[in-house]
Parts: sequence; C-alpha cells; structure tokens
Amino acid sequence: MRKINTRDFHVATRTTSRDINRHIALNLIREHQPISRADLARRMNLTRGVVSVLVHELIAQDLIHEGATGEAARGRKPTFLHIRTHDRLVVAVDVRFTRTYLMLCDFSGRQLAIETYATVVSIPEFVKDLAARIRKLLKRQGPGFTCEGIGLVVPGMVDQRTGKILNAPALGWRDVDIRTKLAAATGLAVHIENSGRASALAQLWLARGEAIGEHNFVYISISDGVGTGVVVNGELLRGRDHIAGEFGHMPLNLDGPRCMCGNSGCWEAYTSNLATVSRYFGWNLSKDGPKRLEDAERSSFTVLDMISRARGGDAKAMAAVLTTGRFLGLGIATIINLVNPDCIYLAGEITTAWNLIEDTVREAMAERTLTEAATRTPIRVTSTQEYPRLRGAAALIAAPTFAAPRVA
Amino acid sequence: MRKINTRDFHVATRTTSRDINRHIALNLIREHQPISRADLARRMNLTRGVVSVLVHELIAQDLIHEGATGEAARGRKPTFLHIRTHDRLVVAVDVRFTRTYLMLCDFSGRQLAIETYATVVSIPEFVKDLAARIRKLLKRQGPGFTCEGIGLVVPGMVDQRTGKILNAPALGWRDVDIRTKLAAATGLAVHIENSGRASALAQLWLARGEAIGEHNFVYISISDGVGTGVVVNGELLRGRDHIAGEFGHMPLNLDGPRCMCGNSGCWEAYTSNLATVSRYFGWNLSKDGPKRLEDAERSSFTVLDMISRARGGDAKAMAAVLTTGRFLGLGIATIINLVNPDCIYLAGEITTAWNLIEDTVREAMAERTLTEAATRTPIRVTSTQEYPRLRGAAALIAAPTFAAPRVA
DNA sequence: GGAATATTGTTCGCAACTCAAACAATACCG
DNA sequence: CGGTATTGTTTGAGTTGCGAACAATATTCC
Repeated sequence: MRKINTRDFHVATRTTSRDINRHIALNLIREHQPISRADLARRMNLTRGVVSVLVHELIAQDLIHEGATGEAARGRKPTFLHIRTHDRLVVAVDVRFTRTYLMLCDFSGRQLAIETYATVVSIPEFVKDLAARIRKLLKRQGPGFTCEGIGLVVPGMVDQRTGKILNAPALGWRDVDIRTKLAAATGLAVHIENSGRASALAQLWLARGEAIGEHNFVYISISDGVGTGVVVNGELLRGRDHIAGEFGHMPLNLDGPRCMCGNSGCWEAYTSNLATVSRYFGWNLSKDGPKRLEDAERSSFTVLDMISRARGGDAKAMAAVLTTGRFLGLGIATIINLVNPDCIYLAGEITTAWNLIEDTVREAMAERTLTEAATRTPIRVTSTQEYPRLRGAAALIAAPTFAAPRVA
Repeated sequence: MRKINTRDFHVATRTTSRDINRHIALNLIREHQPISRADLARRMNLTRGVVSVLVHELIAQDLIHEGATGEAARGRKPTFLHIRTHDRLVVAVDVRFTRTYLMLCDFSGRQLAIETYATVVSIPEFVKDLAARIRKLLKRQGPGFTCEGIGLVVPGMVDQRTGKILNAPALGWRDVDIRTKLAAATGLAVHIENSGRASALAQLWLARGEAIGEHNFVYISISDGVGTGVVVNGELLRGRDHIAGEFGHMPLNLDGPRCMCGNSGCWEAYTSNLATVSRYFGWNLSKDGPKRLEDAERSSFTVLDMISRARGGDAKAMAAVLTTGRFLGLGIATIINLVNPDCIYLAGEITTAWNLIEDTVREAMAERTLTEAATRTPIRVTSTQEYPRLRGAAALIAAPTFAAPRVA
C-alpha cells in the first residue's frame, strides 16, 4: 500500500519489464548460486525461454558467468550460473577513534587483504596517506582486476548524498568534505556513510548463510558509541538530512548521565563501553559531572577486561555488566515499540557476554514492550570478528548493482 | 536502493508496464483534476497515444469520467477528466473513550453525513447498534450509490492484517475481533486501524491543497493519549506485529510519571491532555502515585478550558501549558533524530494554543536535535475540525484503489 | 473570409517484451 | 537401442510503449 509520489515518479517504458526481471534474476543467482537457467525459471515462475534471454543479457553485461555443468538424476545436465565477483574489487575504510582499518575485498564482501594503522586526524594528511595506501594495495593485487570504488565509514553523522561529514565528535571532524578530495587523489568513486548505518547495509546486502533474508530489522552496535541502522522494506532509512536512525541518542532519562553528543541521558550514555566501564570504577557520569572523563581516556582498561573479571567472579564487574544489560533491554524495548522490526541484530564487545546478560536484557524488554508478541522479537547477536563496519563500507559500493530498479 | 526480497518478489508480466502507468495516470488525475489527456501526457513524459489508451481503460473501469471541455488560448479545446468519487461511499467510524463518531463520506473524504453518540462498550451490543445505524445511514442516502466498505479506528493497538484489536485500554477491549462480526452484520468489507496511524493515512491519502505531497512524515496527535503514525516513502510503517509507531510510549524518563500503558515516564505521560491538566491542579502523577486519578476522571475541566484561562492571564495555567510545550519539543526532537522526516504534522487540543507554545517547543527541539538542519524540520499544525481520525478511517477503504502496484 | 498556425485526441507501423508450445540437445535406464 | 526425463533454444502470438502521421477544432493574421 505505497502511495505513488506524483512529484517524483517513474513511468514504465518498453524496457521496464525486462529491467525488473533481469534484476530479480540477478539477485536470485546471487543468493542461490550455483543455479541453472531451468531452476531460475521455476523460482521466478517464468518460462525457460525468457530466462535464457535474461541470462544472456546478464552475461553480456559481465555481471554473471557460466560455470561447470551440474549433476542431474536423469536428462540433460544443467549449466550452472555464477555471479562475477572475484575480479570486481572494493576498497573499504573504517575510520575509528584511535585506529583506521583498510580492507580490500571483492563484490561479495570476501576479504582479500586487510591492514590497520593509527588514525591520522588532520584531513589533508589523512587523504594523502590513505590514497597512497590504496594505490599500494591495488598495485599489489596485480592486473586483471577492476576496482569499483571506495567505501568509507566514520563514527558520526554523514550526509550520504553530498558525502559531507557533518559531525564526527570522536575525530573532531565537522563539516568536512573528504569525498571529493579522496576521489580526486585516487580517481575512484567514493561513498561515505555513518558506521552504524553502514553495518546495517552489510547485514542487508552481504549477509551469508542463515542470516540472509531479513528485510525489516534494526542493527545495533554497542561500542565506544552506540550506532544504529534501520532497514524498512529492504531499504535503509535515511531521512530528509540523511541522518535518520540515531537511536543511540534517544533519551532514557532527560536528566541522566552526560553524553558525547552534548545532551544528557541518551541511551548511549547508559550502554556504551565507556558507560559500562565507568559504572565499574564509579566514575562520575552525572549530568553535572566533569566535561571529559580524563580517568577514562587515560585508562587502557576495556569492557572486554571487565567481562573477563565478571566471568572470574568479580561481583562488582558482574553488577556493572548486568546494569548495562538492563539498560540495553529497556532501549531495545523502546525501539521495538517504535519500529516493530522482524528482528534485531546486536553487535559490539558487550555481546561477548551475551550468555551472562541475555536474561536481564529479556526481562527489561518484557517490562516496556507494549504487546506480548513484541516481547518475543528475535535478537540475533552478530560476530564482531567479521568486521561489520568494513563490510558495510563495501556494501556502499556493491549494493547499487543489485538494487531494485525504481518504478512507479 | 531497495533490496529485492528473493522470498517474496513480483516478476513483471506483459501487463505490468500498463498496470504501472495506468496507476500513475490515475493518481495524477486525482491530484490535478480537472486535467486533459494532453496535459497528462506532458506530465508523464508519454505520448498522447498511450495516454489515450490508459484513459480509455480507466473509464472502462469506472474509475474516472470525462467532464466539460476546457478553455485553451488557441487550438482544439481539451476534454477534462475527473475522478469518479461522488457515488463511491465509505462509512467511517471513530470509537473514542466517551463518544463514538460515525461519518458517511465519499472516496475523496468529503463528508456527507455525520453523527455522534455515547460509546457502547459491550462488544455484541456495540456491533448490533453500529450495524443498525449504518444501515439507516445508507438507506437515507438513497439509491445510485455504492458503499465500498467500513473503516473503523480505535485508540489502541490493532493487528491491521487480522483486524483484531489487541489492546485498547481506554475502552477496556483486549483481543477482540470486531471485524468479522461487523462484516457479517452489514455485508460490507471492514478495516480496523489504530487512530493515530489512521490519521497519518488520512494525511497521506486525503490531504487537500498545500498539505498534499509529503511522503516522509510523522503524524502526532496529542489528545487523551498520544497517537502517532510514521510514513516512509509514501507507506505507513506497520511493522512485524502491525504495531509500529508507538512514539507516545517512548520514555523521556524511566522513573517519570505513571502512564496509561502501565509503564512510567512515557512521552504521553508528560504531554497528554490529562498530564497537562494534572500539572495545573498539582495532581500526583508520580510513578508511585495512585493507580487511577479519580479527581481527573470526575472532573469536567478540559485542556481547552485551561488554555483559555492561560490566555486570560492565569499564570499557573500558562506555566502548565508551557511545560507541556517543552516536553512536546523534547519528544519531537527525539522523533526527528530517529526518523528524520520531511515534516511533522501536529494535531490535538493543545495546538489551539500553538501561538503560545511555539517558541518553547522550538527551544526544546533545538536542545536535543543532533544537527542544525534537523532543528529546522517543519512542524505543521493541522486542524482538528476536519476529523482526521474519521478521514483516516475512510482512507483505509479508499487508499487500496490508488496504491502503487507491487513490483520487483 | 480564408490560409496559416496551434493544440487536442486518435490511428497506425514498429520495436520490445512476455508467454506458450514446439524443438533440439543431452543424459539415464531397462 | 528405444523410451523417458530434463535442459536450454527457437518460434509465433498477444501486449505494450514509441514515434509519426492524421483528423478535429479553435485562434490569429492578412
């Protein structure tokens, strides 16, 4: 039940039907490869004749290729179709508070090379240094590959359309335009996105195995900050100014602890790694406390350290972890009441303690969700090992190839 | 950049292009009537030949009709096209705490008859009574009209797919299925929806004049409760359990005042009419206060009374109104950070005091929105005179005719 | 008053698409 | 080696958008 936007619509031309069906075929091949033409025809409810033509066009566009012939119980053996990914490369960059991660991967998000180095905060030097590293990375990969672009994610607000970084407090970047500079220095297309939203894109476009297929979910990453991305009907919620989905800064208590964003009582101020550690050490996080927690900044004690202490029997550490779990649950419940997604993906260091906190999280959720069904919304913990941010950066470049054509 | 759902997609058939273009034409006629075929062709970037055929089909389907010939500076005069609405009727019902509103209107939401009566809480009696009233209403309208269905809205959570009312605390209804009963009693199609979400539908589908055209917005109705509806890409956000968009129950303070939903500190508990009046009288709304505010329930003093006292110079009344304005702004800011809509529609009694509270609302918004641009999100106050809830009920029936065909 | 011009709405040949059915290619099996 | 099942291609028919020509109708200019 979508209303047609009479100010921005897309009439169907004589090639529209084929565009649509070609894209559906492409996506089916992507998710079910290796797959034969006949199989494709069955899944699409089309005749093999039409599918043959679609496949021919996709091959001509170099988006797929024929592979080995498969086995059949009887009859002619099928020729398998595969997505062409291995020689289409993407550079993914994740700029974080202390370190920057640089990955080279193919169109399916498969990692080919990865490196990490201390974040360069000065913009001109950052661009110069990054461009040099990318050149070296691509050179080392050798010929026979095409690099389709650079995806870059930062912890902050980004106007994805213009590529402008509006505000990244952790890096001290405000209103900087890295995109044109980096594009000029490398000659490649550059897309920039907020790291939480990018992770959601990774989950949507590059998920593997059983994680595939959700089209309405909220991705929540609990780390230095709390990053979130909302996916509705298979589309990332971006909003008017391309800043939608900042669930980290919804209030749990208007007079609560001070938050990085300048406000107080944000969900992030209750559940970020800093908040959890601070709770353990009894640092002053209150609204009227000191502006910067110098204790915390100087400390090298991480949430992971704290979790292992909790597992070791440290009651204070356990209490701090459980309190974070409780606030996590209260926040998740609010998100469920607002978006009512099919599922919630949870990432971040705290999820390594999931077996410790799950019950507490669920209890807190039950407390504030408005219906019984909503309480049972699945929560899927995702591994941080797979670099969701970097895969999200890659998705920025890879996704447009597979996206549904705009119609009506 | 929508991902194609490989588990639920729609391949294009040979009639798909035409379906799409016919629907676009229908919507353009709806929003620009009276309009000629030639004008339509220009707007759609199609040839007049194709448009002629599309129009012919729409006339054959009895969705539009030809009208008078218009004036042209020179050349052949155009024949105007109109949407056929006047003889397609909808029954709209709004069930509220004390009174039920019943309206008969046409497909454009134009009011033909309206009546109101004390709400019958007993389900069997409610259905019997309502069915009789509807029969009478349709009989009085006379022949030559077709009633396309009944739209019913309630203050509570509704599973719109099954038509089940999950929980309407104001009416004391839990898990009741009115739809099949009412459909059986009247022989008409029945759709049920939450009143806040329905109002958003009315804004999307039945707006007139300059209010037309927004496709990404949040509708907020401040009344006995706080109802909201979120529209993204011209589609109402419904969610897994069809309960999305309950912004009224996001917390401003986990330990704040008691809310009707059983939790405490919900936005509604700060901004509903009851909250505003209670603030004036100094009633105990705290988390640990009495379960039911019997003072309030017995009182006939309304927010409107209070606003007129504030205008009359009552400082205490003014203070209470402004405090509500402040909490309104804080909640709206949160909504903007989450959804980042193109605009926000605000309805309810408190908006009659908009000129008193606007500055306060804007200040509070600026306090918590995360970017400068977000602070400037337009807020449009909508008139309660036009029965947004009833129009929303009508939209439930009328919208499917005009909705975009599902494709890809 | 009549030719030139402008605009609306229809018609027609053409290219592109889906669709059903026939067809060729290829395998297995008794 | 013939029967059968399956894959992939081809072919003709029906539907669509597209461009251009066409008829109908009005105004303007000479």
